[in-house]
Amino acid sequence: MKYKFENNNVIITDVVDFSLKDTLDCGQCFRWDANEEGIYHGVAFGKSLDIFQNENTITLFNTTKDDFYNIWYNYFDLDTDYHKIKEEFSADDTLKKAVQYAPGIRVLHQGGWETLLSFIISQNNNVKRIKGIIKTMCERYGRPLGNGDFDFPTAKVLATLSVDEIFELKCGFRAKYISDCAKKVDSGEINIDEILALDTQSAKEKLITIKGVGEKVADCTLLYGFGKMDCFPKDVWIKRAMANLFPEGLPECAKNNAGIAQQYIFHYARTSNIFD
DNA sequence: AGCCAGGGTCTGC
DNA sequence: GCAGACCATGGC
Repeated sequence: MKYKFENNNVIITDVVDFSLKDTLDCGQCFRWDANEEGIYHGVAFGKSLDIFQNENTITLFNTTKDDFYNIWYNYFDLDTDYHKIKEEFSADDTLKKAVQYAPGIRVLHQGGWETLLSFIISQNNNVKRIKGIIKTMCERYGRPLGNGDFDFPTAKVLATLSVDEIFELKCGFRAKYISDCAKKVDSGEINIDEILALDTQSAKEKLITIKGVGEKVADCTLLYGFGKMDCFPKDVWIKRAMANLFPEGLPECAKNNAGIAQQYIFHYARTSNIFD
């Protein structure tokens, strides 16, 4: 892939192993939406972005070279060689099918705090409503970016809210979990930077001390937020897929990048018709 | 209308 | 350790 910088746009040419649609619509993130023309709009790390893919070209609109290298390059995991990883995965015939179903999926790096809170909201919930709750929360409690967009709210702000105020976001029984999470992060009892430095198992044990965070939410947080590629979140779809497609367990060829394999399997199970 | 959603907690064996 | 009730809400 090659990168060009022109007129506040970043143009990626010779794009390989990257489908914007599959990556942003495969259920790992909740703040991106496409308009009628297929241009995706979203916010991450306090910056909003418009981004569009036309075959082997991806254009990031109205951004800077600095933001590209400081934020988006890592956000879209552009430093990782997915071609090599997919070749390894293809040693298993079933996993190969999942990869070929959506070969352009990449695992995003969304940041620990936002991912943690987002996946607390995700529990026993559907993607549409998860997005709606997060949108309302950002609009009500996030810093305005000046263009109608809002940053993801800080732990400090959410920690000042009562459970009743959080409940008004229509997040239901998760309000008390959001409150506990914000207070633990704000007080420093949970330190996002320290968790990043921990090994996966210790990090998971730390996250699970938050009310409403179990193994699955912790795994999602560590995978999509902290880039821990050895995590393998097991939701209802993955459990279904594993029982049917991989009764012997995850193939050996996927062990080094279990989290990436999980994303291919999840998307394949959820959006193909194999379980109809 | 009724089941389900990228689950977790709490209780009771 | 494992099963089951329960949790709020809205999508389909």
